[in-house]
Amino acid sequence: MTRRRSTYHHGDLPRALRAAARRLVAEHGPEGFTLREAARDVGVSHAAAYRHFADKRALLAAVCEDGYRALAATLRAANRRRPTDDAATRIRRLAAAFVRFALDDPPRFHLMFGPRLNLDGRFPSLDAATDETLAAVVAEMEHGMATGRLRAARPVDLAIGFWTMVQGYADMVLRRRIKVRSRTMAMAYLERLLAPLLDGMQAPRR
Amino acid sequence: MTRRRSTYHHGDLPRALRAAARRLVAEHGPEGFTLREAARDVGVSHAAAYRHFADKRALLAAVCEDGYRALAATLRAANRRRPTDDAATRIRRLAAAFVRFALDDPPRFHLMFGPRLNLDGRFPSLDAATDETLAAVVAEMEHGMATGRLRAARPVDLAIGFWTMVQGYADMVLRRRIKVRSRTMAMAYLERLLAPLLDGMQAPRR
DNA sequence: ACCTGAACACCGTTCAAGT
DNA sequence: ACCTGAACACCGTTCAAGT
Repeated sequence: MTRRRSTYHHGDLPRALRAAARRLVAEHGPEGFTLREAARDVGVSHAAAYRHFADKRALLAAVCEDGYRALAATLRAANRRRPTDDAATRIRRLAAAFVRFALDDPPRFHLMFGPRLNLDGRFPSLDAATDETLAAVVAEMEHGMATGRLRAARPVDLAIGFWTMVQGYADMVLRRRIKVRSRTMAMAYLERLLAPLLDGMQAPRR
Repeated sequence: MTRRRSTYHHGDLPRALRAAARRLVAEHGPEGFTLREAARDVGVSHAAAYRHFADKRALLAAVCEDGYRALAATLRAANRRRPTDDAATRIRRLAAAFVRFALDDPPRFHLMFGPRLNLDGRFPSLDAATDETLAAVVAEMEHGMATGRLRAARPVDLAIGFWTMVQGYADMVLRRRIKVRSRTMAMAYLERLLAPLLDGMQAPRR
């Protein structure tokens, strides 16, 4: 199980630890993740990790940051394949992309949206990645308001409202607080729950 | 710091451990909670706890269950003081009560809505308490539909949609993912985010 | 019946010492 | 400059032994 290295020097230990951490979080969840196991996986003493990461949290923050960048990219791509100006459709796709991202790697999702790793501002690039993700949602709302399909409101408020609902839904489904029997059903039920919010977000029909 | 007992027998150790656990979760959060510290607080060896709780999770489940019962009571009381039949008002109050509950004891809220303690169904009474809480929200939706103010939908779907949004909001605020400078602002912003959902939940005006 | 003490197999973190 | 080994202060859990 444990890979051993005969060479003294490691190729790129920080990168290797990051990759191991991502894998182990996916395997055991953020709670079950262990710095020592990551080091073992890479074939290095656990003390070695401290040369490259200040502590366990710093390593998790790196994994978390990668997650946010991936999510931002996913959200930006949600409406690229079949562009449309219909705000409701665009937002539905955004929501679907978000929930699919969560379902694809639940532990990573929980790492990203669970206890803040950065409450003390130690990892500025993590906050930057989070902001990038939110920005993708805000951009969508601005687009919807520009084409006149969304109600007059601050785009950031609509974005946060959407974000709140969709993050809440993903969380409830992953934790099986909302019971769905399959991924397909998870997506279908998302549509149903989202419907009232979407209606309320749209400009009154003239 | 550590209370010591000279008597061999303890009055009601299970109850004392539960109380200590609730206090310690509030102090250090669910992550920082330790079975050993709870035992120390009560003045008993840590092994003694295993006479009354199968493991650490069982003790946390007890605290969690108390939390759900308290939340259910809070939600049921939300519209008792100034009864009304206006569905939007009632639901806004429900949301406010929920978020206030979260703000009053963030660690307990995270214990309740974080990693499921009962994924394997070991604690049936915990699930019962959760159901009781959801039932309070469903009852509210049924009331709103009976008086004709809510759109035609399955009450449980409206309830879960509401629940999802409000739980998501509380979580984002507690984790400072949504930045508000005070409790008052947290409540005000809740109203703002809820507005589109509430609009969408209401029956079209005739 | 209920509790203690000691033990086991783990953690995260630190630090002198090695190459 | 980078890594190891050993140590420290903790965990959760188990179990023989005590009262």
